[in-house]
Amino acid sequence: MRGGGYKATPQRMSVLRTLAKEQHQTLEDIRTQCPEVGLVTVYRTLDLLVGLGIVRRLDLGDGARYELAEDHHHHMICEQCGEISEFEQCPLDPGRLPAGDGFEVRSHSLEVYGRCAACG
Amino acid sequence: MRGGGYKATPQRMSVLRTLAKEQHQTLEDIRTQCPEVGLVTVYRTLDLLVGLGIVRRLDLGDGARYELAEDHHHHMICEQCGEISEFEQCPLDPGRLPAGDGFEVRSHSLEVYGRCAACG
DNA sequence: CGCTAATTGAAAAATTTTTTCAGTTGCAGA
DNA sequence: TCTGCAACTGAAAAAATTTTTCAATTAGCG
Repeated sequence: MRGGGYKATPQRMSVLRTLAKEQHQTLEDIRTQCPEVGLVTVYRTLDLLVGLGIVRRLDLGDGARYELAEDHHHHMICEQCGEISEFEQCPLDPGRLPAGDGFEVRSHSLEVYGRCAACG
Repeated sequence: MRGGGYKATPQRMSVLRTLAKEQHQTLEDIRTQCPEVGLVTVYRTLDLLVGLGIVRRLDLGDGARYELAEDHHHHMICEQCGEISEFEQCPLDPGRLPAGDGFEVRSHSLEVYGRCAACG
């Protein structure tokens, strides 16, 4: 981060620390955990981090959420109750990823929609 | 749609027709193609369709977009220029989808991030 | 330690989305 | 086909969300 001429301010650290705690958080989630960081700064920090590829913004059907872009993104979303959970195992077959069209794959995000056990 | 006690109004038909034309459109895209439909009605229609599972809302990093939920969703997003393209072949291995936890998979959405040929 | 460009926060502006409500309309039943 | 009414629509207003502005502050290089 400092490499790009950006400063490691307490506010940015605080937002990053919050993002590291939990996945797919809303702006409000982050705000709640960073009460000492101004609203505008949270927006700007997220913009910056998204721009740097450190954070990814996603919409699972209920507004913007943010999470660290480091890991894979495998979400299960219940269409009934809206619950979002995660799973680790990557069901992707690398051999079947698009190729030959010059697109270089860096990472991916997978959302599986359906019904959770509770909503059966 | 009529089954659920909903009316097949011209406005709804217009929005659906627009969604059928192209994938991942923004609200403005839809508005432009449905000038005869009021802004509020577009919002309400999309909400309804999303609620019915006919349409899916997604955020590929630049705000909400909508598309028919019928098909699979395989997007390639260039992290450099933001271009969004699609590919047909599904790289998912059904055998590796999460199971045993009672979650019933209905559909899925996959976003692949990287660099497009032009941005190499 | 001092300098300077980067950063911050508060207020204001712009944008996006939702609510309200009175008038309109699709469509089920007569 | 006609009728009644719940569902629907649009315009305006309200609310929520995001961005811009700008003066004051600060991280970090030298």
